[in-house]
Amino acid sequence: MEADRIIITLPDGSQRDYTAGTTGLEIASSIAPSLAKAAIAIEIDGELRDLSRPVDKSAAINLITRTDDKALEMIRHDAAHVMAQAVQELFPGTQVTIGPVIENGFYYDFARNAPFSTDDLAAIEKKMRQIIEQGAPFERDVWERDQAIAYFKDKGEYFKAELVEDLPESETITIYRQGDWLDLCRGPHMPSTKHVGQAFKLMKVAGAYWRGDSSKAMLTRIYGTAWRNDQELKEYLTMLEEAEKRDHRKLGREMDLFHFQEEAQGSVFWHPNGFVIYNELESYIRRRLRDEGYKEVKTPQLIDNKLWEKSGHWGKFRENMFVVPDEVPSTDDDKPVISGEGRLMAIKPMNCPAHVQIFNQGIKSYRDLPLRMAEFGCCHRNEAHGALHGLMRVRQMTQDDAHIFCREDQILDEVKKFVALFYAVYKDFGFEDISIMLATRPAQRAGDDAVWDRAEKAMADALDKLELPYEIAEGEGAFYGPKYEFHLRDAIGRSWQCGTCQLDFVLPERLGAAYIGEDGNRHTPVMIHRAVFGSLERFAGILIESYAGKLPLWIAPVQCVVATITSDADEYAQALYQKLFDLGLRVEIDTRNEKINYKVREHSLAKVPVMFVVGKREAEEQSVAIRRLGSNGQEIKSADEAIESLAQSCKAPY
RNA sequence: GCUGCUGUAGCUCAGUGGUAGAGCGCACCCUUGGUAAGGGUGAGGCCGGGAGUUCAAUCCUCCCCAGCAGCACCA
Repeated sequence: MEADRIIITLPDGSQRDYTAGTTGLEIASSIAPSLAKAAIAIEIDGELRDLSRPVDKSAAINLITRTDDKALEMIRHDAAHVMAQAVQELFPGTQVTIGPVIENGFYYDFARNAPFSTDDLAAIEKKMRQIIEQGAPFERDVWERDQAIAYFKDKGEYFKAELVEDLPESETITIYRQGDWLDLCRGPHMPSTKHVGQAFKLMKVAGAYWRGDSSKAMLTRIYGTAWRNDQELKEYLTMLEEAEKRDHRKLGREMDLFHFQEEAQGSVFWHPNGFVIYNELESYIRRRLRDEGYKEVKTPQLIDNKLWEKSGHWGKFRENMFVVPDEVPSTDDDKPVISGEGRLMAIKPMNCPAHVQIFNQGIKSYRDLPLRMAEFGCCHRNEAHGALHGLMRVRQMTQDDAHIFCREDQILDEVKKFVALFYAVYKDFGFEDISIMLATRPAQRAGDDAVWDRAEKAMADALDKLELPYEIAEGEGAFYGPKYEFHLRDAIGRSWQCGTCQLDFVLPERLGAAYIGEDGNRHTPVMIHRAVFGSLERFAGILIESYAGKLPLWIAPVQCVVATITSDADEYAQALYQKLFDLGLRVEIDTRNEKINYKVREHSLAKVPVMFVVGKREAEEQSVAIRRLGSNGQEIKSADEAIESLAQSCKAPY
């Protein structure tokens, strides 16, 4: 074969030969003119490239068209470039920084003296539509590093210059032009701005730190969403609207579950309805833990900071701790309330040091291990104001916390047991879509590398043995050990860490925990910090959103409402109510002077799962018309049967 | 904590430089109605807090506080 010929393998396995240097577009045209028109990029041996770039060696290729999933990313990426151009044309002097593709869209961070307002979005969007309409081709250039730096500095684009400076020496510096505008970019891009299409929308503006570092400049970020066609865009926007409706903060108000108020920001006022959910969660997990060999304890809320100094929290976690002086406040108006001379106590932000105190009472033998200590510990953390978010991020929270004290050779077994428990629990709540991160050693850490090697391996092995997929979060582990993070998504697509499992080689040592080994010597146990729900508050929030308020019977705040059609049935309804109540069900009675339509509507909106509707007929026949939330029909049963089957279906899954 | 936006009745929201309005909810009356809104009447507001401008501020300005979105941080 001649040296300048190349063999191109198509996805269907067929092969064609071309002159080396033929562009992707030319290959597409040679296959079919329609393909040349539809293609937006080419994949060469799995690597996405511009259609205009020459192919210089034999390869397997795949021509990407708009219907391809990869097209979506390119549309968004190109949209980000178009947005940056639009912004710079409308607001001269604005510096561009970075603009990546994200889930459902893209953003671009700008540096500008005056921030953008939501009103600017309309103008920017309009400009974008013009740029797209003009359809300038995306053109790729390779620049010399110094040339690029000089160019950007000269243009006053200092952030871009910094980006170029920080690129590794080996990196080819590429520039993409669209008409008169250009940006530093790795590519690839679609053939022209026109390919972005018009199915996009700018969503919001927000601040974001340069390079994600809170000590660096605050930039203005503009978020946008972009799709292949209007239909997809519309579906996405509708999805967002639906998601908003199940926001737990909104449902919490509507269903009278809880509230927050200024005087206790970030701390929940649980109403009777909401506290049912909380209590059901707690007693459910308590039953689980009991059967898994955990022993429950209760430890102090207020502990002298000397202990926190010893545990290391004072050093590492102080900015998140509430401190309380152990001092009688002054009643003298002329003096400050607190002199500051009393010793300092801290409200516990975590339970672990207290659990070690219990472990340390008496002498422990290796025979006592593993020792599993659980506590529904109420912890306070002084979270940054901006971090607070309904039940998901609070300042006072209760964890289903436990610490397992064990030997290093017991880690694998304990971790496996925990993960199995974790999955059993989540299954009971209908959560299947859980993402697991294995967070590995951070740059700043305690313990030597050999210990970390073993710990990380044990944690990876446990997941492998259970055949669970996970991602590695490099360097995200705690300073004292690696950890699993179990994430669930909320209604709006935000991901929240719920369960966790962390190995700790440091705290037991710092607090002097020890056991007598088989060899008669003292050894330091390993500690595993673990929580299934994470915090009861957050888990309740996730549950509410996941079920859109329509909680399973066993957790529903009100399981059944007995509603009358006419006052003739009041007495009968009262008797039904009493029977259900005596069975321990959460039942309410509605004998109000309202029409049944009204009652049905009201209790349906309140998301009561079951209604027992009774009128004159039911009273005479000793029957019940059962109406279930979400179904339009009704089911007639004898009173005894209805009560029995309701009681059955209200049972917790464990 | 940072950037931006918001704060009017229990809830959702109008509104104006001359101290306020709707719908829902709530209370009372009429209505006893068969599975998602029967009718009438009425009570509810220090217009987030403080200062300033003004004859006059819920509205304009500034400062606080809180909420929301994002960032950073995290269960």
